[in-house]
Amino acid sequence: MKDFIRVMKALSDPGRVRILKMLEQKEMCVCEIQAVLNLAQPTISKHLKIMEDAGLVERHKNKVWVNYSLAQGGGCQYAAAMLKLLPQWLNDNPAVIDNLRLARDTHREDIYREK
Amino acid sequence: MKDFIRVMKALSDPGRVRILKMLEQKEMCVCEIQAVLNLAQPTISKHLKIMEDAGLVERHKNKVWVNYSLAQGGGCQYAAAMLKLLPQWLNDNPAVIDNLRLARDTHREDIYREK
DNA sequence: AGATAATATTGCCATATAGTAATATAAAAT
DNA sequence: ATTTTATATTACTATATGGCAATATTATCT
Repeated sequence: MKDFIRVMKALSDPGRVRILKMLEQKEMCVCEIQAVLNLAQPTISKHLKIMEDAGLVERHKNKVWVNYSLAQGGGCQYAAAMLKLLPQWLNDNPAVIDNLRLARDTHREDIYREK
Repeated sequence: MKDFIRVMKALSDPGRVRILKMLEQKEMCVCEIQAVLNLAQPTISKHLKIMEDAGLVERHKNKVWVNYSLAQGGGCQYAAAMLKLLPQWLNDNPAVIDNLRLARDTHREDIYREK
């Protein structure tokens, strides 16, 4: 039950769902996700941790970056089932469409951070 | 997106999920659910309202009682999809098993309420 | 009409959650 | 070694959520 609840809670926030929809398209690092969603960096990290704990996403370190992608191995049956359904859902949502387009044009090398 | 989030939130509470698992077995009125889950009556009513708003359950008044059952018509695609998955899940969960057995033996006529 | 019974609503409290700024950590680059 | 860059963690605040007692509503039965 705990695993199930953890997955449902992870999917209960629009920001997290939008991250998942972007990861359907390509794997992304934290700073790329941040550039698209326009939230503070700790907020993104926290969201990603919640989804990793739920078995929805995977981390892969590469040099300075941490790449996140949709979880592959069936670590959690509930997460796996939801990841199978999500690609059919929310594809006509304006915010999602907008994020996907923006994500396509966002590359880590081009992200300029002031301060 | 709002509809999707509403369904995920509705499924993010163990009490509500246990109600859904019981409704897989048979439709139940509020007082029967309350007798099984051992929560205050307003708590049950609130949970049911959240699930009704999400399109997971349906209300049918019958005399004094309000019978709740799993939603039939495809009011919400997300709710419908989850209701299709849930019967395969959590069937070996001790609390769920216990609730199901108790629900089978609980009948509205036999419920005794003090005060 | 008045009493009773099932359910819904309201008001309140304790905890959980999402967000941020500030700081810590880790890995390159100089 | 020091600086820089990306990410994680901590500490905090505001809002959301789950629980209950008390009350309102609705329908049935005398």
